[in-house]
Amino acid sequence: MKPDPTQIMTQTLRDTGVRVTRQREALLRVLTEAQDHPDAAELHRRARVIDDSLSLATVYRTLSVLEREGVVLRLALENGGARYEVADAPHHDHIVDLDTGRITEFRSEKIEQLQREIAAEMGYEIVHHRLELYCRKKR
Amino acid sequence: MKPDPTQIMTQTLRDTGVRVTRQREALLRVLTEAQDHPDAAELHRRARVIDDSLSLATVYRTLSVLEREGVVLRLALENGGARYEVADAPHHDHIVDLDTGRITEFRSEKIEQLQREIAAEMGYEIVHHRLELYCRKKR
DNA sequence: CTCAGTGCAAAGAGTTTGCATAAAC
DNA sequence: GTTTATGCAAACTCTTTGCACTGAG
Repeated sequence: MKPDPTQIMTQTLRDTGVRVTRQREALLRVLTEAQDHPDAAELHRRARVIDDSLSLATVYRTLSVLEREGVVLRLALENGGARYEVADAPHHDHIVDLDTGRITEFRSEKIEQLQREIAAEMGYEIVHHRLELYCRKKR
Repeated sequence: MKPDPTQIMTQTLRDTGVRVTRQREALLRVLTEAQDHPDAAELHRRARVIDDSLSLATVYRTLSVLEREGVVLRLALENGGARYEVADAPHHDHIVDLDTGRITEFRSEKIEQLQREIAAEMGYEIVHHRLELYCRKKR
């Protein structure tokens, strides 16, 4: 039986002096179980099933805490609001299917390397980056 | 004496049956003269100098027409609102200086190629993409 | 017990829209 | 003359915030 990722996260939070409330536990559970990339409203909807007192304001506040603590990542895709994912997998970029909205993850070490070279040439160090491919199924 | 890019654009618009108004001419002029990547409010401020009746609503409406016509590109960077640039240069990506906010453009044919390969492997065709490097000056 | 976290409602920022008027073609 | 574009103000979406109260440590 493998360790519950939510357990690990709550411990991480407690270690930094961040309080773990009912609401935060509910959100963490929903986030770790999400196979997609939900926005704040959707996370609110899902977490309400676990804790029906949870407010949207708290969802936003908690998400920004979790982002600061490095537990979640905020995606800012082209249209609409921010979407979130747990930061448990190694870094990856995203392919957005323009027809279905489905998001696929990918990772290219070669591209990462090229990016670093380009930045270095201009005297820069990359702090973070975003690469999104907006695609349509080939036919 | 080289042709005024604004002239070319207005012709492009007229050809598609889009009316070229005082307001749109003012905006096009401001856009072509901009060396940076202004947001809607900034474009409004600058274009007002040429045509002081121009409203912010018209700026937004015009920008979306220009985007649809392929005359401008909308950048959706991480923080804040959309920023715009004229679509006269070949495609390029952006480096954002986290300390100064300055945006530098770059282009890597190798990265473009790798992106296409990755998308193709998953049965996708890239419609468009975004690559942004958020950087700090090395020291 | 204390202070960080919460719900609520109100406020902000950025953007869009309905409607009567203006002006491009 | 038609029909599209404009200005204004109001509406809308997403997100943040002030405040009194609650609950985690």
